[in-house]
Formats: sequence, structure tokens, C-alpha cells
Amino acid sequence: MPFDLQPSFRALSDPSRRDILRLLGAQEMSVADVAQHFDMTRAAVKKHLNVLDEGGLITTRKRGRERLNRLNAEGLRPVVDWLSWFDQFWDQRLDALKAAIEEIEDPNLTPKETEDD
Amino acid sequence: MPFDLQPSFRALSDPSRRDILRLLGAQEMSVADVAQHFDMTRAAVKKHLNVLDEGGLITTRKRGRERLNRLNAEGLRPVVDWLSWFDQFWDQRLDALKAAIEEIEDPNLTPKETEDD
DNA sequence: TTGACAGGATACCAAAAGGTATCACAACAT
DNA sequence: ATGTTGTGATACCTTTTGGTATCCTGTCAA
Repeated sequence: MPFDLQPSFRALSDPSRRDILRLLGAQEMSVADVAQHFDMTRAAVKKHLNVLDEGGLITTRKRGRERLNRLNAEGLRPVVDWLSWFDQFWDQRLDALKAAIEEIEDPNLTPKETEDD
Repeated sequence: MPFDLQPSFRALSDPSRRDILRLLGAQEMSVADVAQHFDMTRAAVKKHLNVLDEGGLITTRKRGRERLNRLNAEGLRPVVDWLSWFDQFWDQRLDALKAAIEEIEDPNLTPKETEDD
């Protein structure tokens, strides 16, 4: 069964959640800490954190009565992998451009094969 | 003013739209062509195409009475760029691994600089 | 010219999403 | 023990979203 990308993409689809992610990149933070950076109630932030957690984009641990939220960059991997499927489409254009430039700079270079490979 | 990522991320947040994107990777298709691949009305597909267009993920051109939709992989670039900010968090681990592998494969290679450049 | 056919646009509906307010609970300090 | 503080869960509201049905427009073929 294929990995379900939906929770991850869904988590990334909200600007506040993307901001939270980058915020957590700086350091592990409690719910209240995160909430302090936004014009939202703590409850709203908590919901966002839940969605991020479901998307596998953060991990949490309890310390005393507070819940610390940490960025889980590994969770972005499936998303990046999915996106990388499209590399073939701009790479072909980019490769063509690069080849054209190289052709101009060095007309004797044959782009088809390189022998020292 | 920073580029607005929201339309792109929003466009990617729906599974049907992600499927459409990959479908259009194969070839340029009309609205009806796309709709044929889904259990949705043509109108619903058209809405998805609108969202994808707003996200800059596809381009369209008219041929006669039909509208051809084409993948615009370049539109994914801002998304990939945003995600690449998080490279610093798993790359430190990945770079170590990659360096280790390269070291095994070619111990004489110095990754810092190449002279014939 | 007159149909047929591919697209667009709009109104409308049900469900999901973002948000607040509120209550209940656990843990810390005194 | 008791009050305070950080959190979790729920009910509720409004807006957005995915979807359909419907109507209108433009274009191709006879």
C-alpha cells in the first residue's frame, strides 16, 4: 500500500502551519510558546499542531505539564519525493539550455557522450 | 514583496489535483480528456484545472473549441525552494552519509574544488 | 443555417476547515 | 490543600471547498 501523502500535503496547505514549521525549525517549543508568535488563540494553534502531527511534520514530547513540539523534517521527505517526480520536466528544459550554452562556449564539445565516464 | 506560495500549495493539497498534474505530465490534454480519467463531472475537473492554473502549475492554450491543458513544472519551483529550506535539518545527516559513500568509492576525490571548471 | 459538441460560468449543496469560547484535567508552587 | 498555569477536548460559528446540475457561449460539421 502506497504511503498516504494527503496528511502531509494537507498540513502544508495552510500558511500559518507553514510558518509554525519554520518557527519550530529554530527550536523546540511548547504550545503556548508557538501561540505567542501568532494572532490566534492557543486553541487554534493547538489544532494546527495536531494537523502538523498527523502529517508527520512534527513530533511531540511531554515535559512536566507542557507539551514540547519539535520539527520533524524527515516528514517532508515523502512530499519532496513526490515533487521530485517532476524533475524530468524542467530538467529536460534546463538541460537543453545548459547544452546550448555549452555549445556556444565550446563548439567542439559533443554533448551526446562523454568518454571519460 | 515575497512570492505568494499559497496558490501553489493550495493547488497541491487535493489528491485529485495531484493526480491531474501527473496525468498532464504524460501529455497535453483537453478538459474532457482529463475528466475521462476521473469519477467526476467535467465541471468538477474544470474547477480543479482552474485551481491548478491559479497555482501556476499548468498552462492552457486554445485549439479550436477545446482548451488544452499542459503541465507547467516550473510552477513547482517555488514550492520546492520553500521545502529546501528544511534541507539543513536532514541534510546534515544525509551529507555525512553521502560523503562517507563517496569516500569509499573514490578516496582520492577532493570534494572541495575541481580545477577544470 | 442548424444541430451537435467542447467549454465556461453560475447557483446551489454538503462537508471540511479555520477560528473562538469554554470546560475539564494534570502538574507545579505556595 | 489550594490556587495557578499549561494543556486537551468539545461545542459552536462562519467561510471555504469539492462536487453536481444547469444554462449559456463558441466552434465545427452537415
